[in-house]
Amino acid sequence: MKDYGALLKKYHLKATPQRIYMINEIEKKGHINIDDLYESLKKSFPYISLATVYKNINAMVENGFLSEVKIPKMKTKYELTKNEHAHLICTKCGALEDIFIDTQCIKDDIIQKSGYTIEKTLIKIEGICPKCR
Amino acid sequence: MKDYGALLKKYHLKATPQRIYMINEIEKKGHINIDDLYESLKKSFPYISLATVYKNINAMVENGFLSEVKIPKMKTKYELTKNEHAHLICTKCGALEDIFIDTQCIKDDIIQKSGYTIEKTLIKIEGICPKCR
DNA sequence: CTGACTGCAAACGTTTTGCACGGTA
DNA sequence: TACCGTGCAAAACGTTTGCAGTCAG
Repeated sequence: MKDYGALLKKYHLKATPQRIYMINEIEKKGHINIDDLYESLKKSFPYISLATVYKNINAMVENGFLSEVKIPKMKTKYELTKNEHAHLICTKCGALEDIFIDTQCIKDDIIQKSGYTIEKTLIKIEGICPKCR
Repeated sequence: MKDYGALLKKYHLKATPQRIYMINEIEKKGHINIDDLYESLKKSFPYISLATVYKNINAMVENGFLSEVKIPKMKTKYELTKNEHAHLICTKCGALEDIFIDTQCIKDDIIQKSGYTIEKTLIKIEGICPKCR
């Protein structure tokens, strides 16, 4: 568990207890949606407002502290921003996990075929996890 | 321009003029969002309801006739379901285009590292198109 | 002390629903 | 003729905004 208070300050965000809790919760769960985060926050902050959760999530996404993960047929989840990685989604149990893979092979293909300059690669894989099979 | 009336019937959907027009419009534009589709439909069906557009889109997505394309910071677009392909998005002009690439190289990597059975691969590439560069 | 953050309530845009009528098969 | 699809209006849903009070720096 890192010192997220200091980290927030570097991003010019005030280190409120609500924000520290949010970040710790996101780190703990890996990926979380707004509603689950809100429910979890209520345990420590019974009067917290859903608007506060949205405002903080948006503030942290805007400055790159958090990243959005949009998954087909699921509510948008959030994760701490980390090195580029793909997302594996189990269509049976709904599990979402990160997987770090080398994408150079498809990037080369895309550059050659399209002439685009690549900035970002977003990869989602739907399948069945080993437990569900 | 194919006979989409017959095709709809195969999917157990009635071939109404509104639906035929929708499909032709989606085929023509390649990708379109609900609002643009609604505006376009009004030219031929001045009294069409936005609810009808949603109902038809949902019906056609549910049985696989259409596919959703969710793009970061853009409204969800829809396309006719076709062979698996990646989406290229120009972050300057907002252009969205299909690109057919070989994804076997990353699939092998994922299977080996995760043990998942892969059902579907969703790839989005953000970058700058040749025109904008 | 000051601006940023919080909680609350209201507003907002998008999508869905219920219903009566009309059109397709 | 029997449903399915349409258009309309209202409801539901997720998210954002404005404001007054509070807290972190």
